[in-house]
Amino acid sequence: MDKREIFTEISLFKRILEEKGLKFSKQRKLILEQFFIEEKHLNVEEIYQRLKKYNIGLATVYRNVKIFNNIGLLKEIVVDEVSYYELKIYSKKPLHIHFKCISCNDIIDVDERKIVLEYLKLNKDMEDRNGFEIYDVNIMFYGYCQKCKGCK
Amino acid sequence: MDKREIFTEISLFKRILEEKGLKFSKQRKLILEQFFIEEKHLNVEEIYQRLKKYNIGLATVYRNVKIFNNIGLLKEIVVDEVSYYELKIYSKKPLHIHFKCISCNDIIDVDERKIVLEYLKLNKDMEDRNGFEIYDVNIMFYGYCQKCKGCK
DNA sequence: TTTTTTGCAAAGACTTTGCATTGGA
DNA sequence: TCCAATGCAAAGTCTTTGCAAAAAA
Repeated sequence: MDKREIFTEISLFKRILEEKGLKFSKQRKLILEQFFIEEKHLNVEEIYQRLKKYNIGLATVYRNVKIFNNIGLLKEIVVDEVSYYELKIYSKKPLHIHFKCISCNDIIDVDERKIVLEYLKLNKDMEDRNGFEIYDVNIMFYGYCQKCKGCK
Repeated sequence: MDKREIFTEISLFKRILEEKGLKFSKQRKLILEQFFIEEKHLNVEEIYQRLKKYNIGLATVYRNVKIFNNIGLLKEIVVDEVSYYELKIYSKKPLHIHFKCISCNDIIDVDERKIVLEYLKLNKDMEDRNGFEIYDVNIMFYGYCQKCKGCK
């Protein structure tokens, strides 16, 4: 995503905040930008480490990721007891499958049509066999990513 | 599981603890028994609530579920940022699929051969398409269980 | 008796909240 | 200007740790 596109997205977020009566503060802009600088899942600590040089308070990060999650700008995923956040615009999928590398700790989104189809069958089986009514699912794979596979 | 069988299992746990040089204290016995009284997933708080009448300390529960997890008597699963434990003897399956009811909060083990087969296909796809090497997977379904489906 | 385990209380880690001050529209 | 948002510090949670006393073997 180039600088112009990021600018467009950030402007959109500004509008969304303003529609909710929320202000587009310097700190909120900085937090949201982090998700464009590196398109990955970030937790509060990671965001804070990147922004503390701007004198941002840790409580501000906690407060705002929670707000952004509530108004649907970010989506929270919990992995190993830690909350990570990702841009909601990247998570408009029928379900969420994540992969966490046990070497580099990166969390990767899995987004393959065929895998989603396999999953749908799994879901239907679950409902039929157990009498459940399923609303959401969370699939987490753990292992080595392509990058780390060679040098473990 | 009747009383005689529970007695046999508990005796086995006593032996396992003794082999590791650990003592079979009254508190450890009580904690392990809870998993037989109700064959479900328990978190530290739930165990403590059941046992505080025996004057057991919360720290003792924390310490021991951790020990039992390390020596393989219990298996830890993390759901919504809370650690639950279950007897390892009930978790000797090729993979772990859980279902959490959003009404009664019960966590149910899913253990259907056909679902496991679907999963294995999913796993292979993941490795082939993304170049991952998968070691573990965690699948959590959320929805209404059969019991709660009617009265939501 | 000897060593481990316990309960308690204190200390840590992480997150939220209260409040005076600052800042955005 | 006016109200929302911020940084800070204090207060909550939840979990771990230190230690003297108690309990296993």
